[in-house]
Amino acid sequence: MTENQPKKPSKSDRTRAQILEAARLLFAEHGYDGASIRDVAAQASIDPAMVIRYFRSKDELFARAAVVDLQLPALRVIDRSTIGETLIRRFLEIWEGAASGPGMAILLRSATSNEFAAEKLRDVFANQVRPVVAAVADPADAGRRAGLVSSQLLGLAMCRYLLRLPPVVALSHDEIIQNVGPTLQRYAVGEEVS
Amino acid sequence: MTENQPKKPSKSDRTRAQILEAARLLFAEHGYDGASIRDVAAQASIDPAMVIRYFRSKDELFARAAVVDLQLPALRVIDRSTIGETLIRRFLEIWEGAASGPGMAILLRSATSNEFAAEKLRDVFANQVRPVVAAVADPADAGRRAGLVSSQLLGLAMCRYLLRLPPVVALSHDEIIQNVGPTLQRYAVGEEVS
DNA sequence: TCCATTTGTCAACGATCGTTGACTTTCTAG
DNA sequence: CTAGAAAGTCAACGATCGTTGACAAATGGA
Repeated sequence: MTENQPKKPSKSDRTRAQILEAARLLFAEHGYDGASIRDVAAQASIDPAMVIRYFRSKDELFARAAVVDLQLPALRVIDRSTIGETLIRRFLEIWEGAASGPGMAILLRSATSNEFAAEKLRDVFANQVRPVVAAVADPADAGRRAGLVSSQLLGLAMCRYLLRLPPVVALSHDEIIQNVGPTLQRYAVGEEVS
Repeated sequence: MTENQPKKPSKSDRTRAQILEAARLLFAEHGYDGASIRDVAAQASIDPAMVIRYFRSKDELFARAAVVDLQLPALRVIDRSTIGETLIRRFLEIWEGAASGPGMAILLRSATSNEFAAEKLRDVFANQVRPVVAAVADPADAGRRAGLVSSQLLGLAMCRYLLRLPPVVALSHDEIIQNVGPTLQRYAVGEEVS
């Protein structure tokens, strides 16, 4: 009873999906504080009360909207020389590809002033970024290396997609790959670090 | 008449300074939306109405609080090999030195959800970062090079001071200089870029 | 000392927010 | 067809916010 119903394209499910899509769009664009429940409702052409009915609160709606699955490729020591390029290519796919949603934008947009979003972003780092780097690095250095990689990638995302610094927006994919790739390569598997 | 009075340590000026200091602290910590005028007033042990009296509105208070002067050293082509190290050392001074205020934290904390802060940050880039890089780079590449430098530095600031990713917080100054310095060096004056 | 300017206090305004409950409409199972 | 559940509408609540204006206290120059 009350099992996970596997198939059920009921009426309410579509409304629920509409609300979630509207929320993801507005949270990604304006952040947690900047997107009100009334805004989300308007974007979904629905009554504000419905948003609360389907998701219990704004916090819960945000938590549902801020789901991130980076699907980073498993790095192999074998392909040691192409690790940086692999990472930056996946980064561009996440941020500009049609398949990936605005999950990272949602988190990054709110992480500076919303502790829940910040914690969620630290979780993404610990559970999705760090393990991937750890697969090709000395376990003792994995945290620092993954941290350095993240600093470059989050900074690029900030400048290009959120802050929209004109020269960074103007960079072509090839320019990004050729310039940032080697940085990630060195951070992930190069010397130095400590 | 109504000239810029050069000396006047009047009573009100101290109150004004107290409010501004409280505002800078809270804006840096919680961002524009997260820091209310009532919070600022409480932090300054003053009535909320006074905040509006001394600064005309919250927007104007934020504008006064978000003043940034990076005081970046003039780079010289002569010292070509130490440019990256010079930049990252100045970065650490700005973010952790006692002299520099929390100006950058104020801007970065709010730039993701406040268009004024974002614009102000783009101004800092255009007027303070880009010219410094332009002094040692091909003018045609200066924007892109400065953009890449900024992506790394803003990302590091995000991870270390705002998001507080544990492995990035744990990095020592020397580790940061040794790892990030070469990245900035290559972005500022290395090959590639385009 | 007296008066005018400055400085500070207090209460309230209108707006917006998240959230709730009562109500009506629509859909569907028996 | 009909009763009951599901889905949607509407108005309002309490809270917080930026901001304002009326008023009291303090200050300082004549």
